Amino acid sequence: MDKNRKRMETMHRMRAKGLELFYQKGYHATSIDDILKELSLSKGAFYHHFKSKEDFFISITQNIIMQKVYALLVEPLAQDRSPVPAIIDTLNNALETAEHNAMDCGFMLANFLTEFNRGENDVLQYLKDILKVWEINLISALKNGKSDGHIARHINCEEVATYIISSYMGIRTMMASGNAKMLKYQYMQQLKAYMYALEQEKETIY
Amino acid sequence: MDKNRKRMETMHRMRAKGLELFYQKGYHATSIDDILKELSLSKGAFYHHFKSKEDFFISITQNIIMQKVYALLVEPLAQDRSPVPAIIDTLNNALETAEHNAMDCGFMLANFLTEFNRGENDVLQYLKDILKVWEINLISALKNGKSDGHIARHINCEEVATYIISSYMGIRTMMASGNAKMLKYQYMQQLKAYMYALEQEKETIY
DNA sequence: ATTTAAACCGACCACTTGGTCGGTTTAGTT
DNA sequence: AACTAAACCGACCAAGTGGTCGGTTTAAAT
Repeated sequence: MDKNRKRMETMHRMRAKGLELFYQKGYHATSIDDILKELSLSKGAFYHHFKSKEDFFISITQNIIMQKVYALLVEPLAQDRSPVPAIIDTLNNALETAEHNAMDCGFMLANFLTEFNRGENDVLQYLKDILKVWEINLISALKNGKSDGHIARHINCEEVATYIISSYMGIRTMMASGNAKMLKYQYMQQLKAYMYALEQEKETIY
Repeated sequence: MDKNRKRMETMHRMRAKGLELFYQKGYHATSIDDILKELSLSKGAFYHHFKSKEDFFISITQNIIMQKVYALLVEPLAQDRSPVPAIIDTLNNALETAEHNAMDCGFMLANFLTEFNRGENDVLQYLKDILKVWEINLISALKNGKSDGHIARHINCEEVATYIISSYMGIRTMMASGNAKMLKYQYMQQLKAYMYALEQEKETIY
């Protein structure tokens, strides 16, 4: 059964390098050969494991991006305290990762979403699904915060989730063109202001 | 001098159709031939007027996108009233345009920015410059609002401008993948909440 | 009417793309 | 050792790509 391990290993190497290059140069601007050259593998190997470039990308989406979004943006939301600091910390940490690592998958989502929005394409749905997972978990965290009295009752959690996601995707697009540090600071300051305004005012609890 | 008018006319037709297709399918995914076919023009005509595809795109950027961003996102900011409703109305109107017309240049900016962020490219700077114009005018409107007492003194206008732009670019990315109407509504509701919080509280003016 | 220079045509080029396929290597099974 | 099926190779292909260039049409100027 060593064959199977080899298979998995090779596929994983392809996916990892593929994501790296797709992220750097874009899906359309990255050729299969670009990826294969860096791995010293052949076209034959590639098409033995994946049926097409699109299939390959979907595989990356579901095997890597999905997990990273979960680890970076979804799981950190599940905390016992108020969702307000939880969300702030999560996004702050995600942007920190983005600033250094440059492989922030929350942003890749926006990135690839932009690229696949044009033209009919199966890939789009997979990307949208991942985004949906994030949205649902954000809404859920906010609603829990409401029951726990951390968030004011009149707040519409769905709206807030949409607003948070949109601002995050936008700031990442902007950060990619430089000035990341300052943009991140400015963004976080205003995100905090926005988020604090969601909190239950202490004097109106009773 | 009819030759010159013909020249301008042809170049304009190419630019208009070029922007339309670049927007629909992306820069890399749109070939010169795609554009020429729809205009019933030849390669020779194209390279007679523009020296390269990149030059052509820059020409579009400066001749069309720049003007549209100005008309849709910059000029509506200059109003005598508080910048808070001015900005809200501007973005609301821009998203309205986006929903029906689908040729919202504020979003194109984010769209093309994403595409040209990867790899060194002269185009990027032109796009960033246009974004900068919007940012500067936003900041200026906010600062005027501060002097006029519409906006609280402790507000950092640069931060607010960054936050507004990021959220707008993000929501447009999301709207492009469907559900535009609901997303727009959710976004506008929360944008309003955020913007109202910037206003000078009436009871603390004196 | 002739000249002149532009606007425009379209065949052509070198190169890259995603994808194919017949063959070779490699590693478990018997 | 012989067999089998996988993993893998790399030459090849058709369909584009951006860009060139010698030539033709068009229209203003003389």
